[in-house]
This record gives sequence, C-alpha cells and structure tokens, in this order.
Amino acid sequence: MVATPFTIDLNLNDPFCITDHDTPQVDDDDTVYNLSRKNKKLKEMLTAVLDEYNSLTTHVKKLMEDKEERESSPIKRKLDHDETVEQGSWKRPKEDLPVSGIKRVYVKVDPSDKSLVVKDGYQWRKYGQKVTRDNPSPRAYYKCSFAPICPVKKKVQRSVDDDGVVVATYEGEHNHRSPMQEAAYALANKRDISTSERWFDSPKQLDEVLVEQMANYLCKDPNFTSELAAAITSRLQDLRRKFLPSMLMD
DNA sequence: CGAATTTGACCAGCGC
DNA sequence: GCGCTGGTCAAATTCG
Repeated sequence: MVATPFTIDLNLNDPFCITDHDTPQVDDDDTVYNLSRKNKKLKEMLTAVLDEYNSLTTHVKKLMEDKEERESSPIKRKLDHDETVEQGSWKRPKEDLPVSGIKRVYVKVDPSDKSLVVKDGYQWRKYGQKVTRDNPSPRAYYKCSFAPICPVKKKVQRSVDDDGVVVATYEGEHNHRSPMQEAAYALANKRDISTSERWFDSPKQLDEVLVEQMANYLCKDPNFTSELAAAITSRLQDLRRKFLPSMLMD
C-alpha cells in the first residue's frame, strides 16, 4: 500500500519530531531505554495535542452555534417553533423518540450552492430525498456510512426562511469515532506499532489505512489543512516549551 | 467497473 | 376506508 503524500508541514524537520522516513539520530549516549522513554513522552505529547484539538473544535463549534443563534435569532425562533411541529409530525410515537439523541445544527452555506452537504467529519450515504409540504426545498436523508453498525441518521434541508441556512437534524449517537478522529488517533499510537500488528488486535493500534484515510480527507479541504497545520504546529511548540526542559534533565 | 447518488415506488401512521 | 404525508427501499443512472 502506498500512503498518500501528506501536504501539511507539521514541522517534521524539527529534530524533536520523529517521522517514519527519518533515521533516528542515536547519540552515543542514547540507550534503547532512553529512546523508549522519549518515544513514550512523544506519544503523551501527541495524545495531549489531540485531546486539546478535540476540545478546541468542540469549543469553536459551540461558539459558532452561539454566534449563529444571535445573528439569526428571528429565524432561530421560527425554527424552534418548526422543530416542535416537525418532531410532532414524525410518524413514530413521540414517547419513543430518543429525544436526547436528536440534535439540530444550523449551518450557514452559500445560497447559490444547491447541494445539501453539511461537513461534520463523518461519512454519510444518501438514501433518499423528498420535497416536504412546509418547505419548497427538498429534504435529503442520510445514513452513517458505518450503517448498520452505526444507527445514526441525519436529515438536511434548507431553511424555509433563509436560503443561506441549512438545517441538519441528527438522530442517534455515533458508536464510533469519525474517520478523522480515527486517523488522528492512529497517528498518536503509530509510533510503537509493529508492522505485524493489526488495528483490530488492539483498539489503540490502528494501522496505516486510517492514516491514509486522514490524509485523503484533509487533502480535500485546503482551508482545513492550513488551519489544522497552524493549530497543531502552535500546540506542538507550546508543548515543546512545556516538556523540553524536563526531557533535557533526563 | 464499483461506489455513490438519484428518483419513483412503496409503506406506515395519522386524521377525517 | 381513503387520502395525505414523511420516511425508506431499490433499480436506474451517474461519477470517479
């Protein structure tokens, strides 16, 4: 398998970073024990970066939702009303609705873009499209691409009031990480994976397929790649400042 | 050529 | 029972 070339500069030339193609610079006084300890610290750092990244994306998402709520408060109020109407009109008995599992996301899009695509990090398979009574724009139905293992569905429809707003309704919770999270997790655990080990032998040791998947995913979104690269680089530098003194003491 | 999407048909729930 | 509506299926079509 040939890994997709990674286009992000993550300071991989930094001597502190070890890449697959790098030959480790083993000093005379570097013992296998020391390398192992450094490897462990690097792994901890990457895990910390990933945790930080996840919390940051959650935070940014929350801020953006708050911002949208403020900016489109009349729309939102109307949509809130619609929400009760729509959920009430679902054919399943209301008491059976996994209320906590239903989540609405309002996404600003280009009004001229007629595709009902909401980028949320997961992969979806479209299985239907309908024009509903109360909205001239069609509603698209998606299942998680991991179905039937993952039961999550989503409906995407343009707001009846504003062409620039798309409403995504999620039903259920993913019982797996998004492809991007999987790949990032694989990167964090890749350092001590022996080539003979498969990811399904140990949930913590995902193989190169996921790394390639992440590369493919990121390469499709140039804005994301640059922003992610900047964020990770910044966090790595922070962590270096934090960990480097203690490592030099070793 | 396989995967993903489109779209008409079909099904089930609800109100009358 | 019938019609309306939202949701799903699956064959046909498109795309990479």
